[in-house]
Amino acid sequence: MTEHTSDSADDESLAETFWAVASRLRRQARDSLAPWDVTPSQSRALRVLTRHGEVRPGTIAEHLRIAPRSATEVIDDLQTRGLVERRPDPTDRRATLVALTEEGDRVSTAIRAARRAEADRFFGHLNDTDRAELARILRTLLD
Amino acid sequence: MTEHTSDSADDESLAETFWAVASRLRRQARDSLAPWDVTPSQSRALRVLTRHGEVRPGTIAEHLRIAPRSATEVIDDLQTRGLVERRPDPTDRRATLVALTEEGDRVSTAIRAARRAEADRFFGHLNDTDRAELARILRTLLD
DNA sequence: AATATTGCTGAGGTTACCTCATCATGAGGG
DNA sequence: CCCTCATGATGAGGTAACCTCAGCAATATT
Repeated sequence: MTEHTSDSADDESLAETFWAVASRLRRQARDSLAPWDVTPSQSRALRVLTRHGEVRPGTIAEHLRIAPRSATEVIDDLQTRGLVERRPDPTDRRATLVALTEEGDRVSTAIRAARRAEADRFFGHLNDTDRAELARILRTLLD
Repeated sequence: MTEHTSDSADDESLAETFWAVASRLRRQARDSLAPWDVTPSQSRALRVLTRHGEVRPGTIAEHLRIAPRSATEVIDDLQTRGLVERRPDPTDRRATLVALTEEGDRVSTAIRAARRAEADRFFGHLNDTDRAELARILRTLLD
């Protein structure tokens, strides 16, 4: 039963190759997150907090592109892990502000560094020219 | 690690740009699947069947990289939609063979055509040289 | 034979989302 | 002012797409 275990990538070529690369990148990303026992969503939320400082759940939802109710859940999880804390918004008593704890800040920074290292390693297999070309071509696709 | 407060993609640049492209491609793929009311997993299963003819659930599981039990579910769904049928494997009475129905074959082909058209449109924004370059660079990343 | 392995599926769990309803608060109009 | 409507967060409950584990046949191994 040793047929190929994956779909070969030479058929609808470009799209398939692209997805093959994506799947590797995703796997690497997941592995690089493992030491902190944090899901991708949680990591993205941490990142929003590092970037924007304390924000409301709704804002996090926007950045993660999920429903506000779902952001509540992500924040709950981060809070039980002690990485964020909720405090009342002094300017609006309906609202809550979510902020990184000291530990959360530490973890967020560490994750960011790990992700960067992982990306560097991954794309480091390319020479400088190819890396620049890839960046340019991908950006072209975003118009 | 310059502290920009923007959401632009010039920060962990390459990886982020890559994911931005991936997310567009995924969205397009999802949309192009919509007319048939078929999930991505189902579509991949249909594709395995078109490629390999009738196969066992276990084989489909391998190709989709999911647990055998989960393949059972995908097949169940396709079967209730009348796109595949199960029949006993004449060479092993434990086993089941999954085969496309006529309708399933029709749908599978149509989906494949739509996906190809969508990919052509997506990558068609590139000129021939860039498309070839992209393919080459991506393939380089797969070693 | 006896034992282990394989192929499928029932039962039930998990994760990461979702919608809808609720409740408090805030904002604007008469 | 007060009334109505909008907004922020969350409880309750649902769903899709996975998972593991157990169990039953049937096959393969010794």
